[in-house]
Amino acid sequence: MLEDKTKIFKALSDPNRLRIIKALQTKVLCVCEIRELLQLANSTVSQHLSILKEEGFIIEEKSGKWVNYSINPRPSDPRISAILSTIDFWIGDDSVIVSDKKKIFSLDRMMICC
Amino acid sequence: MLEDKTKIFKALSDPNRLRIIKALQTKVLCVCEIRELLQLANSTVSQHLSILKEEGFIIEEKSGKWVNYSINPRPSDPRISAILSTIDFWIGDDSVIVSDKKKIFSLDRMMICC
DNA sequence: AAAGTATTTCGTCTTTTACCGAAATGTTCT
DNA sequence: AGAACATTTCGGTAAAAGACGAAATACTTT
Repeated sequence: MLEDKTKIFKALSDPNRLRIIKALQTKVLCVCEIRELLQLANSTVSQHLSILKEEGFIIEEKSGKWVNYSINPRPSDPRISAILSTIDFWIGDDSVIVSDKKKIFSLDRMMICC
Repeated sequence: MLEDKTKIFKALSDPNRLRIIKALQTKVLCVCEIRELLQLANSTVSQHLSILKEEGFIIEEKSGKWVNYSINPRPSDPRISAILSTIDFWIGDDSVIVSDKKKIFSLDRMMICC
């Protein structure tokens, strides 16, 4: 189905999801760290993550009470690999991405998650 | 703005727009030929075309009472060039695309357009 | 100038998407 | 087992997207 082929583009059509991909290329993060970065509700972040996971961009790994999200190191779909390795070409050096990158290093899940 | 960077993906997020791009890679077409191919209302096709034109995927050339649409031969945005030259990688050989390709050659704007 | 045809614009409707807060789930720690 | 915390799922809302038909526009031809 052609409709299915559009899913990869739909996943990339949201600025917050692009920020998540770029953030995870910098560092493995849990949901609440991403929530802190994007300033969205927890449930909204979770929803974005499930879309990115469904498409194969990212993977999750449970670790205690946290769920760590990271870039999928071996996507089965070559289109996903292609996007992940050329993401900067597609989104350029956006100012939001740059400031996100700085902020990521100051995130401390012990402090953030109540 | 990061939001602007997503526009290219939004444009590619609709199956009908992907069909239009592939169709125009086969042949220059006018609005009513595309309407016939996609079986959509004229106004809907026009809307899709304006989105693709806005993003730089296609160009229009008025020719008498017709408006011919074709693939932009020299996109200013390298991302558009990249997509256009690798479109098959992204959407594969979908059955709809294949049948579209056959149908395109039988389209006759003189017959179609009342 | 008027009629005819191709296309675009406009108003409206329906579906989808992004978001939130609350409730439910799963895990850890006491 | 129960409290505490991270995350997901659920229900609902507002905005965006895709569709249509009718009206407006643009160009040709008579």
